[in-house]
Amino acid sequence: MPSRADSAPQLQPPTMADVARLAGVSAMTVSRALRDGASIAAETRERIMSAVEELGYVLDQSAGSLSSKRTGFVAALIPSINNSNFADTARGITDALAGTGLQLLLGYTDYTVEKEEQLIEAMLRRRPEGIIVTGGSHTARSRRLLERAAIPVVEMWDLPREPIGHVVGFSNAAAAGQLVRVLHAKGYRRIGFIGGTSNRDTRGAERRSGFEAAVEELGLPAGRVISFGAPPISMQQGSEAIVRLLDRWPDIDAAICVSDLSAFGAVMECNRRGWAVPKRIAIAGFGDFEVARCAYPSITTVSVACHEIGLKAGDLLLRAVEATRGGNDLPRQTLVTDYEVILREST
Amino acid sequence: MPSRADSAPQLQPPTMADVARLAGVSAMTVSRALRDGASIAAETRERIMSAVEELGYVLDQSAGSLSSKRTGFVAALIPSINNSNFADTARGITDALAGTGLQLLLGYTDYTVEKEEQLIEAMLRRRPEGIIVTGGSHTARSRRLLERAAIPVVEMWDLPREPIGHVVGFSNAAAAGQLVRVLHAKGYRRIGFIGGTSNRDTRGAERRSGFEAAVEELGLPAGRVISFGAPPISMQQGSEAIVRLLDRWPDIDAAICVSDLSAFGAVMECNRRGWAVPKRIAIAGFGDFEVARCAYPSITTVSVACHEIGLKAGDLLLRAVEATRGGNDLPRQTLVTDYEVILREST
DNA sequence: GATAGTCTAGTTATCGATAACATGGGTTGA
DNA sequence: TCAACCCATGTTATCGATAACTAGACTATC
Repeated sequence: MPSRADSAPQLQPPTMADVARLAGVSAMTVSRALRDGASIAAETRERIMSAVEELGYVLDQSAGSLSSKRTGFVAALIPSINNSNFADTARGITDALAGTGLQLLLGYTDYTVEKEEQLIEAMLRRRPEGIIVTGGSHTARSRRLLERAAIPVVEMWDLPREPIGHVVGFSNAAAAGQLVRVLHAKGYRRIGFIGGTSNRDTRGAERRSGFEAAVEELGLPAGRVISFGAPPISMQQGSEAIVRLLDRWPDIDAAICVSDLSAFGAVMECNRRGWAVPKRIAIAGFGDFEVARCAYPSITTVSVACHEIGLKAGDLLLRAVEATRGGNDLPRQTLVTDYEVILREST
Repeated sequence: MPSRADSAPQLQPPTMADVARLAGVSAMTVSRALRDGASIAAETRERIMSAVEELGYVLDQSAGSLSSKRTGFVAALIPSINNSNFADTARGITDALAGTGLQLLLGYTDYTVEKEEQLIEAMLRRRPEGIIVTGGSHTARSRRLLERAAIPVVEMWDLPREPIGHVVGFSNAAAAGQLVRVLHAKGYRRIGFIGGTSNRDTRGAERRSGFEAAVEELGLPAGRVISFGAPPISMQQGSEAIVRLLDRWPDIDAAICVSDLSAFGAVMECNRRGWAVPKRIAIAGFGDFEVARCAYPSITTVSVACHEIGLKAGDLLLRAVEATRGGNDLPRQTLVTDYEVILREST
């Protein structure tokens, strides 16, 4: 069979063998030249590189990973890309992986464990060397798949009771409780909560239960919770929910929203109706989205270091993957990230 | 050599051969059973499936794609994931690909063609069956790589002068011009523009030039452009820029911002300073972000169907990939997506 | 009842790279 | 001067699946 490069260069993309032939070396030498660290004569490498250039050769990693047993993939599952918190986290993961040669496979669970299970299976077919998942709630099958995959696992954004592997996160319940206590210290006594209608968003549910626990602990009037819309709830839903909240409990003096998005909607609705924020009602959010910082009035929130979570999760996974490659095991780690209540004009 | 399943099931993950052995069939039959469409006796399939279940076997697609020459990957490069417009587009692509078995490889160019070039090369090493890139500006090497890869290419979000392959987008310049004309029709005569300091964000640059062309065409005072911050500019930068704009040209009656984010920042700053919007100054944005819809006052904008762009780009790529698989070529297509000026309270 | 056709399943070769081992020339050091 | 070693490179086997072909059993049709 004639060399592909000789006959029809574009019919079939060139392979390493084509490059080797053109450079007058063996395929193995080409392989070495294209990775760093291997000992190759400078002159040989140059010859190979110009052959690569001439043929427009691009390494085929899927072939390489079959024999090396290193795919260079890591997977990450986040609830949604259309939420700036998780987009920031995804960005953090990407940043942590930059320059390492690892390629991120990103999937969106839509906040459901069923979709997560499907995605885990789909990802595992690509043989990632590690995987990051959001939260600590998974189907039994998901857990089994992850355990059997025998790759490093990082759960992020929560502190699961029974972690699968490593953890990078914080207690959403504690953070929400902290926010309640700060508002209490500022003198607010009748505090409501605005969230979604289901526990699909487990972090949202955690925040709500943290709110409820703190309210009870402080002896404040309990049960002032508006559930409105399927989580994650939108800005628009925040607007509608604040009206319902004040309609139902007119004496409320502060509202905590499950995220800054709904808090922003609530604040804007108050502006529109002439309800002074924070005089008539104080409003706080969660997540420290840019919109909370920039809104007028600016919105009190809990800053949760989304980018940092991603960065740390990515870095931890990277170290775990490298340990695995080296034949070691990285001891299980739990990194608790900071959160901070940021007081702004809205309270 | 003894079957792995017999000795140490967890040391090495099971392969198709292990499943075949346990089910008492050949590996090929297992392969057929795990894909749909193949003719397999129901009883055999069941036997295989329970072997799969027992061993916890997960198909290795990287091995499969080597022999089938179908990786099942498609790549998409967007400027940033931390911009809800592009996040929506990424979501649209994901939606278009859902259920097709294609896995999306996502990369972020940070609005630079150099990073894009690196990413294109990294992606091509994974042998995607198609690729979506944002915009029509690429390095020469990027173009060469894409052309040589001999896979379907979709450029989106712009209408490139010399497309590489398919196109899904709209003219950002025309859309910005349309916005100017609408404001003009509403009686505004001294219109300014707020954007970033460089042309790195090519869509932003296009919008500016569309603004300038329309202003000239309508005979309005020209050159009222504030360039503030590296694109993409933030909400906060919008706040600062509106102050500068009014400081420099106090008679301005309307401002167009390169995106809704900066427009939102501008509106909030005006609220804060007691500058009535739109009485003192009208403000319009671009992109129809949720924040523009929900802000008070709500913000006039150009809606650009981000999700739809992704959906259409994904769908077009999908059809192109399927055509290629079938040995055909999908004729080059250019899908022009709609945009629409949405008048709201801010103008 | 014979021929063709359909189903189901097995065999063999192969995808494109890399691991592991082999080789031969040059260098070092006692 | 010779053994030991290193450096640059080649050879062979292999990773785990699938394509393409093959083959036997059964069914349909006239």
